[in-house]
Amino acid sequence: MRIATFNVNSVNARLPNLLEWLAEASPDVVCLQEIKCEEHKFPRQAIEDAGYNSFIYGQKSYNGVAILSRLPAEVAQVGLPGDREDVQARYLEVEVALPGRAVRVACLYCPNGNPIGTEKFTYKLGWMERLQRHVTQLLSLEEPLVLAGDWNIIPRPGDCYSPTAWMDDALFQPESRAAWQRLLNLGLTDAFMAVNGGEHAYTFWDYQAGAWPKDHGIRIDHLALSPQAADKLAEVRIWRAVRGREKASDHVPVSADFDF
DNA sequence: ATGTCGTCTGCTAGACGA
Repeated sequence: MRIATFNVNSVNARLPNLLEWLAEASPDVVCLQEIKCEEHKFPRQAIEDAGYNSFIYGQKSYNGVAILSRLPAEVAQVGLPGDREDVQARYLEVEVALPGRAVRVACLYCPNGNPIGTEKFTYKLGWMERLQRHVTQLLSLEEPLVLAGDWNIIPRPGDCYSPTAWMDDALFQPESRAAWQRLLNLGLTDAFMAVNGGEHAYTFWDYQAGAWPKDHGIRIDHLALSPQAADKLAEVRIWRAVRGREKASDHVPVSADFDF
């Protein structure tokens, strides 16, 4: 089973790229971030024609997440518990039915948090705290769980081309990295690190300043696995070539293959 | 070299978020 995450930076602007990659990678479940539209504007039919059910938590203009699944699935959670009424659409969780068992897949789009020293950074840290509480609950279920998304956190210095260039950025603040580490300390596994662990394996390159041709990227798209999922992990792939295509997103897909 | 992209409002350009 292949589960993937892909920040598309507008699902409608990126539809040809998305369909091309779905055909190429043939994932079973895909977590999309920054779909940037409400549910009624989501290209459900085109994605259904490609063989996928869509589960959508949309929002006008900004944010918005969706989960695509070739297998039957049911929505388990829309938004994080504790989110206020006027919440930003950043979290969606489904239960995917497999023959004889279920896999829980959460699609998340963590707040960017820039600039630091503002309420945006406070919001980022608060959101991560709510996520921590929710994941603590989920882990008590002792089932396969995959948390896949754009975490907007650079875990290690080796996950960016130049640590000093990111020193004042919310994505590389000690508080942000500590929030990621606290999640892992609950017993989660960073899928990429478990099977690879190499330096300078990036998932995002800014549109600006020639970041892609200069390979000035960062690794911020992650799949975090419960022990029951980590035990079945076989391979992780960063679909780097997707970034070089016409009208590319600034992120590329990351997929994890499981023996279930 | 802040050198880009997508969306929205609503002065078809500028603000905003990333």
